[in-house]
Amino acid sequence: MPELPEVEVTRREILPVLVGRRIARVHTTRPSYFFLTPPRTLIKRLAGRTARELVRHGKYLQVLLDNGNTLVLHLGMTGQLFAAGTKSPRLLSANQRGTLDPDALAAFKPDKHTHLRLEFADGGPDLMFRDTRKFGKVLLLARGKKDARLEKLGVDALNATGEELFEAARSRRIPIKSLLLNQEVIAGIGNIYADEGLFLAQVRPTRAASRVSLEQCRAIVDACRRVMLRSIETGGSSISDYVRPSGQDGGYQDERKVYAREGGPCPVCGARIKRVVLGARSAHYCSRCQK
DNA sequence: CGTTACACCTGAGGGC
DNA sequence: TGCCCTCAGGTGTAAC
Repeated sequence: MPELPEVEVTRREILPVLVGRRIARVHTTRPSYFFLTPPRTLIKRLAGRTARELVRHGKYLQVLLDNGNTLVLHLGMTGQLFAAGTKSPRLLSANQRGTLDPDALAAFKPDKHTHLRLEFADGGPDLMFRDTRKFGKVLLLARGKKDARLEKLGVDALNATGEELFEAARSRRIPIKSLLLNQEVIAGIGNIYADEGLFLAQVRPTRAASRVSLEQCRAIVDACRRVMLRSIETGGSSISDYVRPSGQDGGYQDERKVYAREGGPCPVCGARIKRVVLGARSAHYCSRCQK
């Protein structure tokens, strides 16, 4: 679910409840592929540590710890970070369909989908990592160790150039949208912002990558950056699951032009928005505006 | 090497 | 109400 803007909003909002606080205890659910590092290792090695920095590259978050280790987090499709006690009616309706009083329900508490919970020495609110589908990831990297997942990542989408996209595009026959989703080329673009960026750049998502010009690559990368910066400003896109760590919905879903608007009017020309399937993902576009 | 098909999970929503 | 199907902001892998 979360793409670069949602991950960046999460980073900014979770920063104050993580950085500078000493971890006292760690709670997890049972081992699963969600845990690239086994729960018992996390419990043992995170206790006593203090987060120094929280950085983002593409859709990955990295918690830099005081002993040089790094806690790597990926939110997958349904991952959410929250401080305990966060007020969020939307979160709680997903959390449990209960008959408790609304005020009790309005404060987030761990449930069966809360796979990682950090308790801090200052006695303040815990940090929760909740993920219903468990496509998210938790990995503890020892100081100086590398991880292939991170090493393979291309340039962050906010710093990417049209030249970089063009270089990767010239030898590929896949649709340009599929290339935008390849995190080894540009990191951070997902299904929403690929569709939105291609719409603004007026390039059809199905176009073969090798048939996209350098000028168009520049327009695409520029459009993706502008869309994502605007999305960050509005708190990201809350379309199905995403809720900001603050408990509020984002705002960008109201500004999107084509994503999940099949059959609706193109905001530029009024033609019906189309949906096609590319590489098992939906792509949305205007067949009149995008060539 | 590039490309595709599928697997990993859970829950919501629509049709019947 | 229940069943069965499809769909979902992602990514890693095996196989062609």
